[in-house]
Parts: sequence; C-alpha cells; structure tokens
Amino acid sequence: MVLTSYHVMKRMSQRDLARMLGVNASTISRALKGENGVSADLRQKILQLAEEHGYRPNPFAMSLRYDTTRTIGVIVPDLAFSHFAHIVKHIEAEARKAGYMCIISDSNEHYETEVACVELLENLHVDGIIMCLSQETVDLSHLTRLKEAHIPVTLFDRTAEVDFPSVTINDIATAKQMTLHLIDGGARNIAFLGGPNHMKQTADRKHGYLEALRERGLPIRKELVRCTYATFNSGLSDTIDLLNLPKPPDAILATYGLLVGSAFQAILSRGLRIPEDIAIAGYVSDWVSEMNRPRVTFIKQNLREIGRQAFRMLYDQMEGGTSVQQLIINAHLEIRDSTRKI
Amino acid sequence: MVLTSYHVMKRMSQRDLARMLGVNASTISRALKGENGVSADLRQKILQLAEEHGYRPNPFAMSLRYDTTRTIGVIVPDLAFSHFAHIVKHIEAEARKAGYMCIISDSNEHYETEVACVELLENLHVDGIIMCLSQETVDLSHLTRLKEAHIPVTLFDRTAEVDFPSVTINDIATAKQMTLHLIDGGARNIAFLGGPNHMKQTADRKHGYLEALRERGLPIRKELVRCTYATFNSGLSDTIDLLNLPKPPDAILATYGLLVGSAFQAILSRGLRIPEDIAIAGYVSDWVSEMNRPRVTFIKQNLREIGRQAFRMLYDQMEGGTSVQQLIINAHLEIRDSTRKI
DNA sequence: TTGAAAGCGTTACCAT
DNA sequence: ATGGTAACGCTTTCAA
Repeated sequence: MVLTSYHVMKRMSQRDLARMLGVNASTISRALKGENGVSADLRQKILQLAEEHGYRPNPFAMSLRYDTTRTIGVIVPDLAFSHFAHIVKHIEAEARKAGYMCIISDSNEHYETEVACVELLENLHVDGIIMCLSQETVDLSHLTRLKEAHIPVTLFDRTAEVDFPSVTINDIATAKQMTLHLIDGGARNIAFLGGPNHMKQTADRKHGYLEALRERGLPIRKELVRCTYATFNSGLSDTIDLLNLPKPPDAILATYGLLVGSAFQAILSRGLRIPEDIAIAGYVSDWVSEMNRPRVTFIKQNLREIGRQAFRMLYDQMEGGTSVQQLIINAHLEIRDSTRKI
Repeated sequence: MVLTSYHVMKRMSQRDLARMLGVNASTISRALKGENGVSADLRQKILQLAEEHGYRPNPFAMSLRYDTTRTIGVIVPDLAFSHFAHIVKHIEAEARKAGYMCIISDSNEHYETEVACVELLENLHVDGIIMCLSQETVDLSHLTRLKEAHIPVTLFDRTAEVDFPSVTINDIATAKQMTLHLIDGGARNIAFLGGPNHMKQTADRKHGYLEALRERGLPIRKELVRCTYATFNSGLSDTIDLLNLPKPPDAILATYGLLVGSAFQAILSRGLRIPEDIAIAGYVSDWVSEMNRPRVTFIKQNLREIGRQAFRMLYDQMEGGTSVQQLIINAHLEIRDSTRKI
C-alpha cells in the first residue's frame, strides 16, 4: 500500500494501551470516555499513559460504528468570488465551533461538476450538505436523491422551487429598492442584467425590478432586460449591446458581482462616465464596492449571518429536526457614488 | 438506475449483497475489485446487483483498514481574501482530479487557531496538509510535529526557515522590479508597507525594495518602512502616519492586498490623487487591480499554477517521494494607472 | 472457484 | 470493577 512507506510510526490505539497495561480494551474505552465502571486508580493510570503516548481516537472507527462523520460538505459555484469565499469562511468557522469539519467543493458553475461533487460527498458519508446551486442547474434529481437518502441539505443564495431549507436575502424587496433609487435619481431607462431565467434568484430580482417600474409608471423595455448564463464576457457583450441601442439605458442594475465588473469595464472603456452618463447599482460585497472608483451602490448583505444561519439550519436537521424552513435575511441598499450624480 | 427505495433505509454493504446472493462476503469483494478468483457468471450477477442497489463502498471501512483517507487538509490565513480563495479553488480542483477531497480550514491569521486546525486535521488522519502560515506564526513546533509523524506538508506563499517543501513566487525580484519602476517614474521617497518582520515573505520583499534603492543610489529612510501585523486598520493608520510626515512619501509599495486597500482609502479620503500626488503599487490579484480605479500596478501571480504545484508537491510526498524542494513560480510586474502619471 | 476467519479501532452489552 | 465478545464494512490470508 502506498501509504505505509512513510507512516512508519503507527498511532497508539486503545488496544495498544490495553496490552501495555495488561487490561482489557473495553476498560480503556470506559476510562477514556469518562464513564463509570473504572476504579479511580486505574483510570488515572490509563489517562496518563494515553497522554504520554499521544493517543488520539481514530475517527474512522467511530464513523464506521456510528455512520456519522462530523463532517459536512459545502458546494459553491465559484470559490474565487469574494461573496462565496466570505460565506464559506463563516460556515467553516461556525461548523468548527460545533465540532464539524467542512469539505469544500467548487462546481465551477457547471451542472455536471455539481452532480459529481454531490456524489463524492455522498460517498464520503458527510452528515449534511450546504450548497449554492450552479447557474446551469435545472434538474434537481441529485438533490431529491439526497432527500430520499435522508442526507440533510441546506441551500443558500440560489434556491430551488422544490422544498429545501434555505437561507436567502430579501431579493424581491432589495431589487425593488435599488430600482426605485435609480428612478428617483432621474433614471428612466434602466437595464437589468441577470443570470439565467430559470434561477429563482434572478426571477425574484427581476420581479422586484419590474414592480418598481410599474409603481413609478415607467414602461418596460424588453430589450433592456438581459438574462443569460452570467460570465464576465457575457456581461461585457450584453453591456456593449445595451450601449449600442438607439436609446441606450441611463442606468444598469446588475444582479451579480461579476456583471457589475463587466458593466463597469464596458462603460468606462467607451469613455462614458459613471454616474454622470450612466448609473450602476448591483449586488456586490462591501469590500468590492469600497475598492471600486466610483464606489458602487450596492445591496449590503450580512455574509457572516448567511453562513452562520446556513450551518445552524443544517445542524438542526442533523440533530433530528425536520421542519423545512425558508430563512430570509434582510439586506438593504447602501448608496455610494455610482448612482449619485455629483 | 433503481437507487430509490433501498437508499431510503440503509446503505448496501458487501455483506448485504452476499446475503442476497447466498455467497460469501469475500467473494463479493473480489468481484467488485475486479480480481480473479470469481467465475465470470457470478461476477456478472454481483456487479448487476450492486448496480441495482446503488452499492457504494464505505470509505471508513477502507480508511480503517489502510489508514489512508484520500483527503488532504488546506489551511489559509483568510479564505475571504481573493488571493487565497483563488489558490484554494485550484488546489481543490487539482486534488479532485487526483481523487482527493479537501478539508479547508481558516486560521484567521491567528497562531492558536492555526495550531488547532493542524490538530484537527491530524486527528482526522488527512493524508497531507497544504498551508500558508498565519502572520502570527513564529513557533513552528506544530509543523515539526507533523514532520515527525510523517504527515506530508507543503507550504505556499509564506514559508518557514525550516525545511519544508514550498511554493512561492520570486519575492525579492518582484519587489525590486516594482521599486525600480516607481523610481523610474520619478518617485524618490518610497514607503514600504509590509507584514511582520519575522515573515520570510516580508523579509524577501523588503530585501528587493532595499536593493532597488541601493542600485539607484537612493537613501533609505527608515521612517518610511512600516512592517507590522497587517490589518486593514493598521494599514490605514500607517498610511496616515506616513502622510503626516514632514516629508511624506511620493510612492507606496504595499506587500499585501489588504494594505493596498487601506492605503488607497487613506490617501483618497485625504483628497490626494493617485498617482499624481502619490503612486501606489502592490501585491494584489489581477481582479482587484482591474476593479479598482485607478487600476493598481501590481505583481501578476499565476494563482492557478501555485495551487496546482502545491498539490503536486504534496502528492509527490504522499506517493513516497521525500525530496524537499522549494519551488519558485515567477511572477511579474503589470503596470497600470496607479503609478502612471498621466 | 468459493468459503471461513481474522483484523483494522472503538464501543455496547453481558458476564464475571 | 473488570473481562469477553460481537459488531460496524472491507480485505486478506488460508483452507476447502
């Protein structure tokens, strides 16, 4: 076997300790677990010996016995995005506090990869999975399979229509707020850059956008609504298309950090000014907004809370709770320079 | 294809399959592993039954037997940084290709947390660990302990003086390049913002900075060199201090993305212009440079290659190779607007 | 070609 | 208070 060559020293097992002391393994187990049924004397000796030899329990023996791993899986569409990285960071911190380890996987926004990740995690017998769906994901059979196998799942950000516990922000309301803000700032032709239409998140945000237009009595210009599989390049060409329209938009609402980036690039490289010629608002993180010039008007999300709650919801299920709930964490508009005509 | 109702109850084990077919478990094992010693007939039946019932090997039984987990640990100082998130993403991708899962932990730049992470991973019997040291880490006993336990380790970015395989960029050369670029752009009083002095990375970058000054015959102004535990706030106050000097710097070289951010904020909020009043260059990712206005002159690192190579080096060790090597991946200067006087 | 049994580390149960 | 044994899932002898 590959491993044996460098694992020269073997770990101390309870059985080893038992042999050393000439007692039975079950006695060692009792002593180590702090159960009664061991004389104070013997327990003392056992604990000391274990300490001396650096005894560590073997988690695989435990997993094998109890079919629980105290490990959860986390699947994100793209770990390189600051948004997801932040959330993962907080999931990990929360999980560690509760004694769980995290296996992080990256679907790269691809359905096939996502399915493969789920399968791997399933094989690993993780106790539960927290995930954000890829943009490509339409078929949810990998999720329903998890449900059938009684493996707890919690979704965040991008959820499904099927019933799964989920943590999201108030997408409709925030998109509406942002759109109203743009309108009140003088915008009359607001473009909407979103992900694919099948995503509930996109649908919700578009809903909010349309509601705002309706509320202010503005016409819906279909050619200003761009919902496709979102990449930096798709955002770039969509924005260029928009700028080439006979009547180009005077504001852009981008539902995805990536799209804000490409919109910025397309606009600035054409020599237009933000916000004087065209305003931009979008769903980016505080940090991205801050680093950008002009600073981007954005929806401030509590990423720590999203991560924490996602883990808590998963934890509740792992502990036996079964109630399906949708948790909505309120986010709100933060106005910066990209929509403020100076 | 019928992995439904059976999945609901319990996982299929080889023993279960054996009972169903009225054969011995060892026969199932042989058949499933493609070993000879099973009639073609029986093997066929076994494979089909396994398929039908969605049999999946139990990794814990394997781990228990072989003391190998096909899991590696990854520890970063802050997953929320785009730099680390990118590297982790590529480590994960490479590991998955090789059939390894990743346990990601975040030390939050704290020594205690880092030690705790190492301990957890050790207990989990990961086959190896890839890590970037926290800023606080001076004592390396947790690493030498891993070495003694024959658990392969590979460091990246921030390495130690002790002999561990590592992947870094050419820190001295890139810092020198950047400094020369600033000088050649007219800067005469270049400040250096770094991490703590005990970090080899900081030492190397400072080395390159000083070498450039020497080469161009510029005096070293000690009050312009700020090396402390780097946080956004420390960077902020350091920059403010620098700006308050009787003879403030006309350029800043920041060795850490965070410090670039705080320097930007301090400078801009004082109403100074970049690069007209003060130039900035630093170690940020392409993406951060691009999002920023003005775009930041930076050292372009191949984060994918760093992640890939870090995993390869760990893999080699896990496969039995023992050679300690230091791999240096060349990065280079990318000039943008933050140092270009227009 | 197939079966039986032991062992990996741990614990629950029953016996002493 | 302690020992013995079986069990978790799988593989590896060795025996039939």
